Amino acid sequence: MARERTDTKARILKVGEALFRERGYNGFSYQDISRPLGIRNAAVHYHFPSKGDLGVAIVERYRRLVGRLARHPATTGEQAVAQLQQLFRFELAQASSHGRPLVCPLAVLATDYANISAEMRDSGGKLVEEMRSWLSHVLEVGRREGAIRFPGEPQQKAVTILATFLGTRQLARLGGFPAVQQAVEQIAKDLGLAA
Amino acid sequence: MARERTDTKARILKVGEALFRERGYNGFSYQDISRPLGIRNAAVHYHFPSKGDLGVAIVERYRRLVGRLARHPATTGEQAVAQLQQLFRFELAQASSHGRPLVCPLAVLATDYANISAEMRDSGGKLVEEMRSWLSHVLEVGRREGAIRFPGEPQQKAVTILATFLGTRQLARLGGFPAVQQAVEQIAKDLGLAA
DNA sequence: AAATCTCCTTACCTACTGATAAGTATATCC
DNA sequence: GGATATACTTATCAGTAGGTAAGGAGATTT
Repeated sequence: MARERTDTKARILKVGEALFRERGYNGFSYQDISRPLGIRNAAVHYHFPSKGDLGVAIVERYRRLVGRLARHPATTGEQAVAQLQQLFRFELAQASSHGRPLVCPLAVLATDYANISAEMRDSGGKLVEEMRSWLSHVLEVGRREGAIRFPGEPQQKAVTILATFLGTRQLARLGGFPAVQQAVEQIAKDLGLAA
Repeated sequence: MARERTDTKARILKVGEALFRERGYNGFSYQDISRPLGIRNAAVHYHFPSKGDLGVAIVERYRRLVGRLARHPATTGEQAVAQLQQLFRFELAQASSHGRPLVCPLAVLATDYANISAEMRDSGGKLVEEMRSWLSHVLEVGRREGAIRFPGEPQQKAVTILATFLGTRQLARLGGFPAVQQAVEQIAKDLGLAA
């Protein structure tokens, strides 16, 4: 079982995800993956028979990453605030860890929605649902415990915040200003959190 | 000069914009435009020599559309609120006027940023800048006149709201809930506006 | 009426897309 | 040590991508 070079699949996924988020689902080809890895085109097909399979794997991978953020449900105001700040740090890291900020895979799925497989849509839908219910819970607990404040329903506020982050990483690409950082600060202020 | 069929260029643009926003820049081809219009592929190339030219025209067209929203600078609180509500209506209309909501061209530009021409990037950058300065001004006037309230700088709040709308139209595609409507309501509440 | 311009068509090109079949070297199992 | 599975390679494919050159029909100008 144990291989030396069986990290090929993992390396394909890594390069694939970068390309996916850098250029969109239709903006990269199997060649763009195989060439830098020094393997043949068909090797990629061996691990991911169709491009849709690769797409699903990329989204699922990101889903697991985000899932780690949302593992433990918050029960106190402190925990809620801590989780929010973890989300903020995550977004800031995502925006700055690479040269030009990579967009969220969800943004790619939404833009290319008309040409992706049902499985990819499904995977994206699940990711949205998980983030929404997690953030909604954090906001609800946080407000109940008096740690944050906002008007309206937690569900709606959660959707709004998620949308803000989704859009903010895109604005960051087009505009000449630190959109993510500005949005994080603004969201925190809107929630009554100190900077 | 006057032609009967010279609306061909306009029809190409119309179909092109729909495809652009439905499937992304790399998600449609010249064939997808020429076929439904009953013309040849090369006819599209006649009006838009390269795909980049078409892309720029699409973004510029949208830019003119949005520019009309932001024509008259607000000076009173009433005007500021009216312009905000105009923006809200615009977003709601954009989200519901078609079957599956079309994303903002800016979202497409951001996702496909790595494979678009410098001119398209430029056009997108200008659009962002125009919307940001307009919304920033509306927010500033509105708060100064006591019609709305929000913490922090108008610029940052403007960026956040723009990002929210950008992301919200994408969430609307992936999630099974009316994201745009929920976000509009939430933004209004956050600004202290009645529903 | 000849020349020109506009708006297209026919015909074609190269490059690349995602994808498959068949072969091969290496390791693992029995 | 023969069989089998894994992880690839080479070779090939039909389809489509964006793009171009040349030509033609019809209106406009001179």
